[in-house]
Amino acid sequence: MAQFRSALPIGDPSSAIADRLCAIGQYRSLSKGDALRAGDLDNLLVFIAEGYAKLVARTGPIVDRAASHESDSILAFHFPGDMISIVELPGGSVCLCALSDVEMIVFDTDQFLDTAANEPAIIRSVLAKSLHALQRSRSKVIQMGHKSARQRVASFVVSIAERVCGCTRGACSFNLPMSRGDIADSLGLTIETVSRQFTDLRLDGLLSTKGRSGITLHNIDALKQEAGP
Amino acid sequence: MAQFRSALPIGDPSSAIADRLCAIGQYRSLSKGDALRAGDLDNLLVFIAEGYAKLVARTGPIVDRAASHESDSILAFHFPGDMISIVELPGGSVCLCALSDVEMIVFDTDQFLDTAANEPAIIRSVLAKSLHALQRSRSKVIQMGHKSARQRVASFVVSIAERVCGCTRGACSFNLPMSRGDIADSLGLTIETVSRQFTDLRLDGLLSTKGRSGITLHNIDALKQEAGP
DNA sequence: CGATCAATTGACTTAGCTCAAAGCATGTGG
DNA sequence: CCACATGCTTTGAGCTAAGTCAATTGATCG
Repeated sequence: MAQFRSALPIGDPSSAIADRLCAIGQYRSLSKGDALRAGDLDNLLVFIAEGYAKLVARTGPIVDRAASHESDSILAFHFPGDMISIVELPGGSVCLCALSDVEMIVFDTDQFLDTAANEPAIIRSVLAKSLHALQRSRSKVIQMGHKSARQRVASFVVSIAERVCGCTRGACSFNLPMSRGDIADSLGLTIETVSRQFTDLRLDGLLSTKGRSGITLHNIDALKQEAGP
Repeated sequence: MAQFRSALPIGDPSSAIADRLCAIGQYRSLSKGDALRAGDLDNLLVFIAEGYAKLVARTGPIVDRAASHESDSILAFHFPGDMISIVELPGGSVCLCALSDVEMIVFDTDQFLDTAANEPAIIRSVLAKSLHALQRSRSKVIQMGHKSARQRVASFVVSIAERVCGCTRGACSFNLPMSRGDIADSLGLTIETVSRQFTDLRLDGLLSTKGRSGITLHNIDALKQEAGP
């Protein structure tokens, strides 16, 4: 557990509060394809130490395994260092599915906050992360409301480039950690439409793909143009 | 100012911390149609005391007045008691537009949190409200991603009924505080499509409308069925 | 009461979905 | 190390829900 403390929003990893939090946090690892469901606790706070995961809203019946169900929506993709709040949504459960092997620390939200109650810096960091999540979720709302398929895909690859390899301009190569189906769910499109948009962007010289997951963005600024306002 | 303290997440309105917060909070009122923009401060915390407002993401050029611009998306509607976090989004400013005359208290987020730093209850309440906003924003993402126009409109009227008059079942009448255009923007549809869905729901006996804003839901449970999972 | 702007309705267009088939990665077993 | 099987991914053809454009109706306010 100790080696994962860096994933927590704690200034000094050897402080007393760090010990107390580690005592109530549950270390979990998921193999690629496995899912973490809220289960008994309906309100979890998860810190990702290693790996990639998708936050999924299951609107249909709950299935054990992580396999993509057609009626799912992907609410967000998550990366190391991210904090994720998992709460039930009206009319559907939420779960975190591993896209790769994932290491994480899981808290019951209330228990975490009780323990950290007198540590303003920690609570505030959690608040900042939650406002940041809200901001990203709002961007998604705008995207889903007013953007075309091409704009969504362009904006998606730009945002993933930033999050997986820190690139915000010029060219860059990386591996997409998720399938076309995951991308489609997350953008509110179908697999076929996503695939067609990749093809079009490739024909327009904005990116290349290599195999299922390899991707090279040739000009991030041009892709941002395509992504629209 | 004192009479609006009840809008703040403060247990005891006459406590010292309440005084300190009131000292840094700015009381504002907006007339119907006016807008509050972040302006110099890029990170505001707003507590609505009275009235209805819409949180708008301006993706196009910034216009002074609140008049609906075609390229706007409405991120959320807000009601008395709501806390709203206004932060800039990548590629577009966010503002709060009054749907009716509105009374509110505005804080710079950092200043608020600094002042409340040693008041766990307050910070925690702010965190809870922000997680709740995240939850609503996620519901919206699901809605925009996978729901038909009819499902969106049905789900919209149900949620407004709950928020403006607390009704969650049976029948209920109220006035919609926003125009068809606002509803359309908020659901990622066009005015015409929203209007057609109201017509269809009326023909199906699920609701009636009276004038521009009057609405009666005849059977909230049936509307929830229409709204889908 | 009439002017004005919101809401509705209609006709037509289109982006993206659906269904269906073919092409490729990727991993497994010989 | 190569062949094959599996399941992603791409491509194609047609359809449909929702958008666009345009005209009409209706509400609201001076």
